Amino acid sequence: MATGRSTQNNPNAAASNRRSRGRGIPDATVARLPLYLRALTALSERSVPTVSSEELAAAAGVNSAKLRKDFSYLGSYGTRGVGYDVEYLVYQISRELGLTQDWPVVIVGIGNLGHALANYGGFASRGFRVAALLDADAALSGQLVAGLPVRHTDEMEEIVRSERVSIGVITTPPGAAQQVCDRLVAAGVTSILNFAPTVLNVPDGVDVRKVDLSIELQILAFHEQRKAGDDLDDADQEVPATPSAAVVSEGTELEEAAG
Amino acid sequence: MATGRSTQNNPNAAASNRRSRGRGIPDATVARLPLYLRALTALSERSVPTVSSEELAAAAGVNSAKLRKDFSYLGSYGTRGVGYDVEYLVYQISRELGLTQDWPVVIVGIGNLGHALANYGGFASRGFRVAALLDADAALSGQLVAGLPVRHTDEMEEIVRSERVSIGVITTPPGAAQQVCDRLVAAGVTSILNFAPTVLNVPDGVDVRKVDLSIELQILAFHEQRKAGDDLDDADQEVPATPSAAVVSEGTELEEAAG
DNA sequence: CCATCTTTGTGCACGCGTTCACAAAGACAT
DNA sequence: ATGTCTTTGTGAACGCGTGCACAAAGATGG
Ligand SMILES: NC(=O)c1ccc[n+]([C@@H]2O[C@H](COP(=O)([O-])OP(=O)(O)OC[C@H]3O[C@@H](n4cnc5c(N)ncnc54)[C@H](O)[C@@H]3O)[C@@H](O)[C@H]2O)c1
Ligand SMILES: NC(=O)c1ccc[n+]([C@@H]2O[C@H](COP(=O)([O-])OP(=O)(O)OC[C@H]3O[C@@H](n4cnc5c(N)ncnc54)[C@H](O)[C@@H]3O)[C@@H](O)[C@H]2O)c1
Repeated sequence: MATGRSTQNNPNAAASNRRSRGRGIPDATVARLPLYLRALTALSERSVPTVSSEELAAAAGVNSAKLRKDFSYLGSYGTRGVGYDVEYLVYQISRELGLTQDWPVVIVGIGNLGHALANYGGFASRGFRVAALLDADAALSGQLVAGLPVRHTDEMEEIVRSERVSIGVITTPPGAAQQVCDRLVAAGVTSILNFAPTVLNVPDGVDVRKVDLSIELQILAFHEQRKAGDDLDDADQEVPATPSAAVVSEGTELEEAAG
Repeated sequence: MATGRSTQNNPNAAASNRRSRGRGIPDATVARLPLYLRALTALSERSVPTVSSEELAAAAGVNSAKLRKDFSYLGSYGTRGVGYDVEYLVYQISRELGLTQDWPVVIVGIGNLGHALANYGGFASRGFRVAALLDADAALSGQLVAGLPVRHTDEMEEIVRSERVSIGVITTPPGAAQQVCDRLVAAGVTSILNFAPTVLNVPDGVDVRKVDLSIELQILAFHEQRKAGDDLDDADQEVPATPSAAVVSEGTELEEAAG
């Protein structure tokens, strides 16, 4: 059964292959490294030479024991009684995350969101470089966005290959996301950041992470509702038992091109 | 360790009150409910009356046992031998997530990203309504964005109170995020969606979720690098002259030849 | 060199989340 | 009613992540 394409399982995880688990750094740790790196970079810019796990943990918003354990996976780069060398840690984490090299990225779907991402400075700051902006709308072709010309998706395969792009960002409407994803993967992309509210199916070996604004808001709404309910300290949480309720119209913009 | 302000601890979690009163739905389940809801809505629009856990799980990209267990927390709404009633589930999940009511939202910082979010249709679709767009730049005041006038942050407190806004979205530069957050919270906002790469400190009872593009990319880069490393080396691993000792711990070396 | 003080690195226990596997429940046919 | 077939709901095992608590390591001072 589950032999062809793997659907994204984990919370937001990539194709966490069980096999290549050499000195495997736990996923949870990997997800926090960028957080540490950001805090360390700020310290570095203030020329702070060393930092204790307690201080750094506070800056990153995590538990200090967790931070120390995280760092222990990278090897032991601290000095007892002193703390961690800021510059050295910045280097080690950058290296571990692969930020010491250049990562060409393509953004597909230059609408509202694609525009914003293209203009986002935080991209280039770390090793990420926007190799191309792609859109299926021919009317956009050639138009400059953040100094880069929008190119037609016809050129996708050529660009991915020639620029050695391994990371693709999808900001198309949901109905086009799977198709765009398939083309990116076929062209050689092996990591995808998906902003469309779509479950992407990809072959093994391809990592997908998704950013879903709508889900985040709904989770907040849940907690918000719970807080409100706790305040009132209700007693009636009974189910109305009205199956046919109209409920939220939702208006999903699905164009669902079927499988 | 004072009990003053709580820094965001969990992966991306809100103030997860441990006292799971009444029916405590696990955080992991809550995070998946929107996923199910989306798949169910699509089915609903195609007038599909019932769906099995297997089908729905496939559509949502999760394990079917997990889905069944998730639903079991909501109560048992399935029929054995048949599956789940789509309309009924849509209603139950919407209700559980609090989407049957209206959630006014303010967006603070109407730059590139704020613009995109304001124009995002997916907002209004589910119970979320943009109550106001706020920016500190007076030059933007009055300007129409997505049909709404941008208003100055001076009006924040008044708007939050009069519109009963409980959810705030922060899309300001990182340097302003904490300050904006403080003002939102003081005005009465108890849930914050933060797009700025900043660790926000909030009082207990306030939920913060963050969306961090940069972190997502760095996580992808990590896996990308690992993939590249795995491809390159057949025999020896990549570890380049790490001075510290070998971190031998477990013995389960599952190295697949499979090359 | 010894004493003291700071901070790391980690063993350990605990709780959450995931997944398997299966009995029970119900639909449906005869 | 009875049997068969499908699918749910969940008990139980397991693995991962977290955080406490502490011994070891090293700095610093006398
Ligand atoms: N705007 C937001 O704030 C926001 C927030 C969360 C999620 N999203 C999601 O992000 C995606 C983009 O949102 P948006 O507001 O930018 O939409 P948009 O309509 O403004 O832009 C979509 C762009 O994709 C292009 N496109 C369509 N089909 C394509 C294809 N097959 N190949 C390449 N390009 C194609 C369109 O020409 C358009 O330029 C949507 O899936 C949306 O649900 C957007
Ligand atoms: N653009 C992206 O794609 C992107 C991606 C990831 C993260 N981010 C983050 O999102 C945030 C916004 O990004 P952007 O590209 O839209 O930036 P931007 O500079 O285009 O917009 C920022 C807006 O915030 C306003 N602002 C500044 N200080 C304010 C204050 N104190 N109160 C209210 N408004 C204030 C500014 O006037 C401006 O309009 C940044 O923190 C950025 O790091 C952006």
